Amino acid sequence: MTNKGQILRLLNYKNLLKHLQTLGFKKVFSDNISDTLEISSSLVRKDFGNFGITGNRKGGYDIDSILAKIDEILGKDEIQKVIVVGTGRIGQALMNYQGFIKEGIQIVAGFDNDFSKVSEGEDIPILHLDKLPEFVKEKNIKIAIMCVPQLVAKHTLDMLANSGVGGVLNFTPIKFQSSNEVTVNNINIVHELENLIYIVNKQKTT
Amino acid sequence: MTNKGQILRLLNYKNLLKHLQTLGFKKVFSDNISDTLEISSSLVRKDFGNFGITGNRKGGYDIDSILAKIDEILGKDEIQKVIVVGTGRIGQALMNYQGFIKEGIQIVAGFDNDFSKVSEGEDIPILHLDKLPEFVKEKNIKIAIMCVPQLVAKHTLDMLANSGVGGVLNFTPIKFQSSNEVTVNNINIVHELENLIYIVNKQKTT
DNA sequence: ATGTTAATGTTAGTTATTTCACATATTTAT
DNA sequence: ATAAATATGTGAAATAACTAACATTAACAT
Repeated sequence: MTNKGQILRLLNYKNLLKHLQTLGFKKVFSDNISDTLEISSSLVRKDFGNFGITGNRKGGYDIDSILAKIDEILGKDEIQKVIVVGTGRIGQALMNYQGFIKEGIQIVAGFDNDFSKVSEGEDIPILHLDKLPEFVKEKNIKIAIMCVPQLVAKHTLDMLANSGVGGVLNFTPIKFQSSNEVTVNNINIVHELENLIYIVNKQKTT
Repeated sequence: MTNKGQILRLLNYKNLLKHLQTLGFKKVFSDNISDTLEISSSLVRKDFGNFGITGNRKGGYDIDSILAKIDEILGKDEIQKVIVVGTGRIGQALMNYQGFIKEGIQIVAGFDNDFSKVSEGEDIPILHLDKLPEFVKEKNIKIAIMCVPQLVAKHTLDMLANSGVGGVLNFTPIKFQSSNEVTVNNINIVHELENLIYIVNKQKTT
């Protein structure tokens, strides 16, 4: 029933609705949403229907209710603790990214193989990779962001899976498949850029 | 004919085939590819067919030929110059990311609104945002990576479009639509993480 | 040479996703 | 109270994306 891009679409609804909320709107129509997000209004209604978000036959949807429902769907009752594995430039950037916390995501630690990067006293400590399994088990970490060098990616992923992590956001150029133990979502920045370049070059030619 | 995810898939083929190449393989079968990438072999063959990659009825595909063809499709004849707009942590991480250059992508400059970040002498200079339009026109920049704060995202995108940039990889939390002037591909890291969290939590419940 | 095998290339079929279209319900106006 | 207007909710239709199946052809063995 719930399909692949649906949660990402839900998150887009959420962003838009929060924006509308700050502008003082109380109600919204599926048409409003479809216009700004460039999808059909029936898809909006279908998504809402699928998630049990219900409106009034006239009068549209109540923004507060939708937002509450979306947070409920996403399970936003408790703060999600996330670790960052690999504290190179990208890893560190993500560790300090300010956009997570207001969505209830807290980066609780970074991990690195390089002892010179370790700094346990910090606000968000960087610990040595050896301590990862223990940390994950103790703090019951379910989600990790992986930004390690390509060469150690496989090994790191195995380590994460064995430690009990259930989901990995993989920024490594290697594309990993999800397994029974661990769900992997891959973000390949180089590929995204190459894809964009392809599209732009193609338009130029046409 | 060529559908949305096809180029990204092509890039995955490329990665895999380069790997096989380093292992000494000369030939590959659609089955080999489908196994590792977990798609059907007929999709591999269909993709290849769509892109004019042709094999032998027995004997499979010649790896060198596929790779050459893929590079040809992607237009990898000349180095793509890319700028990074917004040199916060993520912007700087991307400016220094080592994975681009071997794919023929060169980050030629960063831009920032903050004068204290400007450093023109560096290997990859950071210039003030005011100089962006001129720079883009002079160096014929077509692609930009946008990592500015949310508040100035819209304005920055307009500036890029007006300067002649044709494609923007947007790391801002605001989702922009592509227009006639500029193609925007959005990467929302927070959403990706929230999506992953949703999947993992759901599995736990099931 | 001829048959057998094994992989491609391609058409038909399937599944997934999105949109259309309209009956239904709810508000507003008269 | 009744009618008109309007937005939801939903099943059917359309589109897109992927897979299965197989006829075709090239290599190899006999």
